[in-house]
This record gives sequence, C-alpha cells and structure tokens, in this order.
Amino acid sequence: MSIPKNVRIKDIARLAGVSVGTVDRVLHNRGRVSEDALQKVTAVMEQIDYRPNLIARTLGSNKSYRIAALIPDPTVDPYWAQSNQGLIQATAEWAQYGIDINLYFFDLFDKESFTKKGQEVFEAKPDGILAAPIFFDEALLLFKLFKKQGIPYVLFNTNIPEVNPLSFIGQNLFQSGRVGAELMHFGLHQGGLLAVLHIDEDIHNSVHLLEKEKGFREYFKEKSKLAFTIQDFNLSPNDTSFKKNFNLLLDDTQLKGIFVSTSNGTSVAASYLENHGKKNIRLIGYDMLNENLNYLKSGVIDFLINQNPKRQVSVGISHLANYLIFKKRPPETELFPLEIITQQNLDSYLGSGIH
Amino acid sequence: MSIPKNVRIKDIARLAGVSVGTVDRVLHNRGRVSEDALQKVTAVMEQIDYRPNLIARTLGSNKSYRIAALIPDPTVDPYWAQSNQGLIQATAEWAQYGIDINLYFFDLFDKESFTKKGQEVFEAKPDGILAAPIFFDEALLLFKLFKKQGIPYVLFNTNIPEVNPLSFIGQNLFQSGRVGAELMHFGLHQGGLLAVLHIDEDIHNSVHLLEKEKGFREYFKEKSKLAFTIQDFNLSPNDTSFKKNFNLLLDDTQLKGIFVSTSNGTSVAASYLENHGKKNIRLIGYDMLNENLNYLKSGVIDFLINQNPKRQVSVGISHLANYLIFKKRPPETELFPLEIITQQNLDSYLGSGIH
DNA sequence: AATGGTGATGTGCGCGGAAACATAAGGTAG
DNA sequence: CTACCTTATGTTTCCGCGCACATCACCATT
Repeated sequence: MSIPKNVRIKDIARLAGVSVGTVDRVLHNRGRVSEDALQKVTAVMEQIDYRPNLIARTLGSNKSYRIAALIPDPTVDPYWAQSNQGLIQATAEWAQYGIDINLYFFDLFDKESFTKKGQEVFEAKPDGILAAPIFFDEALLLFKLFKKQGIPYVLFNTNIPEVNPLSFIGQNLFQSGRVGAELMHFGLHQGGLLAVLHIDEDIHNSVHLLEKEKGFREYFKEKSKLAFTIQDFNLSPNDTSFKKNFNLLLDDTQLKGIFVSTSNGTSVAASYLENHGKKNIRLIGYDMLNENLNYLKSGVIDFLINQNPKRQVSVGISHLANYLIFKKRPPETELFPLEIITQQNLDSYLGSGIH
Repeated sequence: MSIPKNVRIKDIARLAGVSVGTVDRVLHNRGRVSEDALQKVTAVMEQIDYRPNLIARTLGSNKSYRIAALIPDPTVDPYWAQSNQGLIQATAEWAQYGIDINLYFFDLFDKESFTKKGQEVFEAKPDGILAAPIFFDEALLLFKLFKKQGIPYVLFNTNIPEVNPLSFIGQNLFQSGRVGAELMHFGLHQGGLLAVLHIDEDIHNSVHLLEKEKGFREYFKEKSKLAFTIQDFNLSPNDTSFKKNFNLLLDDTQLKGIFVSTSNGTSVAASYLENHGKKNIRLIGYDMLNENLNYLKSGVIDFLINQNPKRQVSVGISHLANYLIFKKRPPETELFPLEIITQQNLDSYLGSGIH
C-alpha cells in the first residue's frame, strides 16, 4: 500500500517547473499566465489528484462572512422557535470559522413585514442568506433581487423553485401526507370518516398544506380496501365558529381519525379531542412541539411526523458556510427523512444530539 | 453590537503580560510555569471566552493518526456490510485531517478469529480503536489490555460498560423492543398469539436480543387491554428443523404478529411468511438491508426499526478523530433515535444523505 | 570563582494556501 | 536611447497554533 502523501501546491509547482504563484494563478484562473506555463501546470494537474487542503485555505484567507437569516418571529410561535434554536446552535458552531449570522425576524401574519425585513437584509448586503420564504409573491420579488446581486441564498421549509436557490431544504410534503395516511390506515380495521384539518391562523401556506392532503387522499384511494370518506376542513382558531364546528365533527359517530396538517394545529386538535372524551379516534399531526409531546405521551396523539425545523436550519447554515468558505456546492434540494415519532421512540429522539 | 474579534493566544499573552509560550504551557498544563504567571493567565482566561482556532491547530500540528477498526467481515453479512460502508465514507472524510483508518475483519462466527484480529490490532499499536465487541468474554480481555496501554477505544453496536470505553454508540435495545411492541399493538384489534423470533446463526449476542424481547413483553404487559400470548423462539436458519418449526408457527390460527429481533432474520421470516401465503400477520423487524426493503415495499414487512449501522460507525470514527485531533471528549454514550421505517417513508430515508 | 544544572520564560519555525509584493523581460512612445 | 508601462513569473508574508529550541536567572557543587 503506497502512502499517497497529500499533494501540495508546492509539489505541483516543482513537477511543472514553475513557482507556486503561477500554480495558484492557474488554479484560480486569475490570468496573467503564459500559454506555455498553463500547459505545463494543467498537464501535471491531469496526472495528479490535487485536493487543496481546506484547513490551510481557511486559515490563510481569514475572511469573515455575514449570513442573514430571515425567518418568522420565533417568540410568538413554537414551530419557528425550533428553527431559531437551529440558528443559535449554528451561530456557535460556525463562529470560529468567521461566520457571522444576523437575524431578521418578520411577522408571520404580515406580508408587509416580510418585505420590510427583506429590504433590511438587502441593505445589509450580506454574503449569504438563509430564509423561510413563506409569502410566495413577496418572496419571488425579493429573491429575484438577490439573484441579480449575486448573493447566494438557501431556502428552507417552503420552496420557490422559480428563484433557483443555491439549495432548498425541506420535506416532500406530498409523501408526508402519504405517510400520515399509511399510519392512519394501519390502525383502522373498519371504514368510516376521516378528517383532514388545516388549522392555521392564516392561509398563506395553503398550497403546501394542500400537498399533504393530496398525498393523504391518494394513499387511501390507492391502498385501502375499506370504505373511507375523507373530509377536509380549513379552520382558523381565532374564528368564532371554530369550537362549534370542531365539536360537531367530533360528535360524528363515524369519525375514525384526524390528520392535522400543521404543527401548531396538532395540539389544538388534541385538546379538543381530549376534552370531548371520545376514545378510539386516531390523531396524527406534525412536529415535536412541547404541547404536542405532552399529548403524545398521554396517548391523545398517536403519531407525529417530524419536520425537524431545527435541523433544517442548521443544515441550511452549514450549506451556506461551506459554500462561502470552501466553495463547496450543496445539493440543489435536500429532502429530510419523514421521521415518525411515537410515544415509545420519543425519548430516543429527544436524547440524541441530532435533534 | 460589538464585534468580538476572536481572541487569540497572542491576545491572552498580551493581556496577561506574558509570552505566548507561557500561555501555551498553561493551556495544556505542561507545567514549568511559575505560580505568578499561572495566576495572571488564568485570571485573563476567566474573563475571556477563549476558543482555540481549531483550523490553525490542525494545520500546524500536521500529525497523522492511525485508527484501527475491528468489525465482523462485511463480505458475508449485509448488516456488517452497512457498517463497512460507514468506514469507507469516514476514511474519505477524514483523510485530509491526517486520519488513517486500518480495517481488521474477524469471522462473525468464530471467537478465536476475534481474539486473533484483536491481537493484530494490538501489535499495530494504533492511536485509537473503533470496535464492535460482539464476543463478550474475549472483548473483555482484549479491551482491558488496550486500557492498560492507554489507547482510546470507541465501541458500537454492543456495549461492554465494564471496560469503560471512551464512548459507546448504539441504541437502547430494551426501548427498541418497546417500540416494536407499540407498533405491533397499534395494528391489532383483537388478542391472540405473538411470536418473538431470535433468528441467528449464533447465540453470541443472545443477551442483547433478549433485551429487545424484554422491552417487547413489558410493553404488552403494561399497555394492552387485549389478551395476548407472547412466545419466543430461538432459531438458527442452518438448523434442519428450522423450516418445520417455522411453518408450524405460521399454521397457528391464533398467530397475529411476528417480531424479529435480528436484521438478517427479518428477511428470513418475511420469505417464509410470504410463501405461506397467510395474510394479516404483522411483521416487524430490523434494519434497512436490501432484502428487507423489498419485503417492506411488497407489504410483507410492516415496519423496520432502523439501527443505522452505517451512521453508528461514521459517528464513532468522528468521535475518535475529534478526540485525537482536537482533544474533544465525546459523550460517554450516544444512543441513536429508534427510527421507524415504513413503505411510505422509506424513500425519504434512502434519499437523505444521512443514511 | 567557574561550571553546570534546573526551572521559568521567550522566540522562531513550519504547516498549506492566498494574495500582496518584487522582479525581470519585453515592448512602445517620445 | 531612455523612460515607462505591461505582462509573466517568482518571492514573501500572513493566518493561529504547537512545539522545539534558545535564553536567562538562580542556585548548588567543586
């Protein structure tokens, strides 16, 4: 076994009969290199697998980068609070590599606030951007601007393929609906009514919630031999008729299961279900928010599908940082596994450092 | 917002009024420092959050470390083949940090082979060891030896707390059995017979398989309102009576579900179940081996619990490498999440880079 | 008093790459 | 022909740390 002592720029220079400066210029196409020298260097390069020492590169350059993070205000929403946790963790992790993360929080229910904070990001001229572009039209405009400026951005949670982000991080929502359906189906041995609830204060992400519903419906159409009716409800917890409508639904003797498409909605549904006292209704929802975990432990919620907002963010930052420091291109889209959380595996998820 | 320009050793030296050499000696408790100087330096250290620049440290030292990996021969077993994948990946990942990984494969069914390969590792005097110590007694002897030598070792898959590894990476097997039971229970609406199968060519890890069974049984005792009989079987696929026994089990009209405690056994059980043609028997097993995945896709297997051998190894190497290079102590035990794999979330797991 | 030992402290080099800087050759305009 | 610019190329410095080595003060031994 030969020891492939890592090739250095110095080695290439020696082999090509030029100086390290020239090799450096060739490697970074900085020009100012004669045809002759370029030939010699590329010839050597082709024969040798040169992999620059990233450690040395980072140390030398000693640049510092500013990344702007544009997410909904974490103080008013537990889901986005988890994203923010990811940011805090990433800040600590990347500080010593000269990555500085600046936070821009916008109001989850106010499109104008998104645009305003987006403007602020623009004026700050960061070296990279991580964002949850939950308002489609506004985000479209904003990121076309960033594209023109050549500032790289990574999107998470919600994709906007039209603006061609450096990378998108999230989940396959359609498939996520199918997983929900599968879990639901697994526990049922007779037909009946299934409810798909979109409980949200706002309708901005209705398109995405609908994806989950479509997957949920498709699975049942495709797989189930039993007869199920699937009804969907768009509810806002602020609505006055919310309580009435919900209890009406729970009164239906045919009701067998509830699938909630939002993380915050999951615990709302759970609280109603618990108060109503009805047993044997399956409840499947999203995400490891504290309230959800309590209902999972007490058995009101059967399954949670984990979207892992914290890790989405931390991977997003990591992609940006690697791109800025090491010029390493991240995957165009990174779809997270659709993790299934139950009463019994919950602790193992909480305990593992990854979450 | 003040910019906390990263503190360097030089800064500490300046603030404490000593030279960088002295600071260095204090930081690494190398001694040869006067009480006076030590006071001054520690005083500064307490006021300042010094975090050494790992980049510079690695670059400068430019040491190379040899890690020995002691695992069962991956060519004869798909489970250990996945572990080996993790090793291959880790080798590439850590090469540029000067980490050299040497492989030592032993025969999964031969204790002497384990001891022999262990001896070889010992003679090679590596800087660190990653091992799957599946033969308890032999491993006990071996690692006491390494402990005496002061060579750090990380264990995975199977723990031997008696030898105090630098870190153990694996899963809570008891809880894993509970998860299996929970999933089983979720799909059943009437009592009957449940079988726990330990299908293994060998009995070496019987203790660990038993942990899973204990968890499985406890869950049902604790949670189920229906009447279940749980029977356990120790089977070896090489055994002549294997086929007969298995079909006898499947003929039992009371049989409602099968829980297989081993990854290789899972597909064996699945093949018998499929051939027998009996429907509505739940099958739950372990790990994303190719054969298992096929049976999961075709619906013979309902759930797989993922032990993630590949990631266990890659995390193990990462812990060792960080310890050797950066002196960063890994957690004493790192228990992986008990991931639940189904037909519908399978692709999301295969697609995500983590697995 | 000269020598040597010891412990405390400071200095300087090297790691690999990036980039500023220095040098040398060649060409052009006045 | 000189002054000056351009382009190709080589040389040096810097990044932060670890470590080998140099230095120095102090004390003991002969």
